[in-house]
Amino acid sequence: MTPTAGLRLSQLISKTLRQAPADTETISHQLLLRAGMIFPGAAGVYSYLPLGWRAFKKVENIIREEMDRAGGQEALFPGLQPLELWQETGRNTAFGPTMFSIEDRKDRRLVLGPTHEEVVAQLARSYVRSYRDLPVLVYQIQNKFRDELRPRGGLLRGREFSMKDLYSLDADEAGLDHSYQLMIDAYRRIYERCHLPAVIVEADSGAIGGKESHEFTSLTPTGEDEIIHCPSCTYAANLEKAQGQKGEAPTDALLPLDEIATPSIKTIEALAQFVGVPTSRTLKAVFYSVDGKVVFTVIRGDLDINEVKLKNLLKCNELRMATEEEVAGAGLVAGSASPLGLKGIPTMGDDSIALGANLVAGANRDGYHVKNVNYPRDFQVDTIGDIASAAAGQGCPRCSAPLQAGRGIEVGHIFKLGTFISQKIGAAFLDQEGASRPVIMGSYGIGVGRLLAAIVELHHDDKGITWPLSIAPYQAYLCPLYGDGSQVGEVTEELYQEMLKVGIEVLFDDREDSPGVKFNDADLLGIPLRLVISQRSLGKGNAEVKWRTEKQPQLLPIEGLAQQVKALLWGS
RNA sequence: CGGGGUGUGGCGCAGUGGCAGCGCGCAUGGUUUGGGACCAUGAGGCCGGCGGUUCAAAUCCGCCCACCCCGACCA
Repeated sequence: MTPTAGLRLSQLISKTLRQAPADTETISHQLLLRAGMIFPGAAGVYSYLPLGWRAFKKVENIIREEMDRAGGQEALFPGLQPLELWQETGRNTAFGPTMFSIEDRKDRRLVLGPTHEEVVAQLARSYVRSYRDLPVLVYQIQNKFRDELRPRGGLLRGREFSMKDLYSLDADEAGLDHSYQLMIDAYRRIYERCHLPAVIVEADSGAIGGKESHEFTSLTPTGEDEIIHCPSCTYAANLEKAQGQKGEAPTDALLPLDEIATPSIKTIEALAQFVGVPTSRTLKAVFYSVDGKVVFTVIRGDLDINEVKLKNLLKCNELRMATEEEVAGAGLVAGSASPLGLKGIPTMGDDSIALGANLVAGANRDGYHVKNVNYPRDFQVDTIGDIASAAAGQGCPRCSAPLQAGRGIEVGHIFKLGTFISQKIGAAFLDQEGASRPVIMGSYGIGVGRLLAAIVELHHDDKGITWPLSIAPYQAYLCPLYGDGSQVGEVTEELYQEMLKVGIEVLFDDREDSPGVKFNDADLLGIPLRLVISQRSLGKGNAEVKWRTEKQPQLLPIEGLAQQVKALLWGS
């Protein structure tokens, strides 16, 4: 006998909301709230109510099955971790205030785990002795805590959220590459089973650290991530990481410097227009406060600084735009700042400053600019590299076709960590030659709730959620329309038991409400298959069966309906 | 943290100094039952909090808090 997987709607703790709470914006946030699937606790913190929890568990189980299939071993690591563990790798400073930190009764500092690389490295330190112990894939599905700067979009970014995090331990780079590929394949299957199209993009590794990293992104116009992708080859990257061809090599003969008056010109656009050149013939200066010091950056005028790239190049913890006071305090003139004759301030240049000749730059004197500035003839920078944001229209770094920009939701992120954590934690093993070597790690995360929200973002219509069958909290919505003195009640009760018996997950709308109320709730809740039992069709021995995403119902005989419905569901 | 917004019954909202209201929902009774029915009668609010101004504050002033949205961060 299959365990009962039915629920009488009249007994459900949550109620549907006719209107979405006014202060919500994101569609998945609104629908999950309206459907009574989640309930807000604090900013970025939610309860999962019974229907939402069932959908959550379906996603979770798909992830679990695919991790197991890939050879992952499920475990559960502590959410509470001693701060000392984080001090061993120094990542407490990289995470900074994002980590929730508490004190126990003995004033010992603990953090609420934002991720678990340290814990796993500790495990490796204890258990991994020999190359024979490798490779290992170990994972957990557990709530993470991150005091995000700004939680948003309901389940899309919370401060407490469930994440599947798998860690690979390998003996060498080839092993890591293999583990990495296993995970890519597993992730692809997960998204497929969730009916969530996702593309893999190159990404920055951020606070997690490491050398190589990819994100899985579900492309949707409402997404929070900007993606740069090439329409003609497979290149795709997160904006933080994306590269675009900057074009325009210097061909002109270098002309002598020429200072010109540029009264009240403050922006690059105004300057270019005033001088009569494209913005790509100008130099733009931007100032940052980097760990408390002012840093001068210079980039070609048509490009924008990418702060993530800059931060990576500088290897700093805190980076923000410098304030006016800081700029003035460093002796710079905002609006006419110049790399020319600059001294005493660290300078960073985008490599685009070498592309193009005879550029217009500031004179570091209010109201003046200088023409025919050329790098490196007229100025130098301390560091030069790619610190520009790629943009649509630039050439693809692989095939030169014009790049396109799009938006997406990050639904997974994988990292080749290498050895920087294992080295610091002291997780080492003996190789075949008997030499001690640090374990090579990878880490692979999927936010379960975010995945659920992303599914709603992609699967809804104006009436509500349209869950894929694999995710829906229940497979069928049993909807009797109680007329007076009819058989509908009895027949439906019987059918309900029958459906449970054959193993269908059924939500039984046993409420005495009017048809409109019930139909609208059925649509809002997004249950894939709806069964209407009413006097109308019952008279001819039929019931109406309708897919959520289809307009027209089909009539099926009430006799043996449970089996028929099962066939429909299993066959789809 | 910077910028913007909102806090009045479960949800959506009105209420510019003088009795705290409306719609939906909820309860009871009745009539209804194929896309959010109708009538009647009810219940339900420390107007986010603290302080101030005033004879009188949801309303004016100050401080604080919470939540939402934009940015930096992230699964």
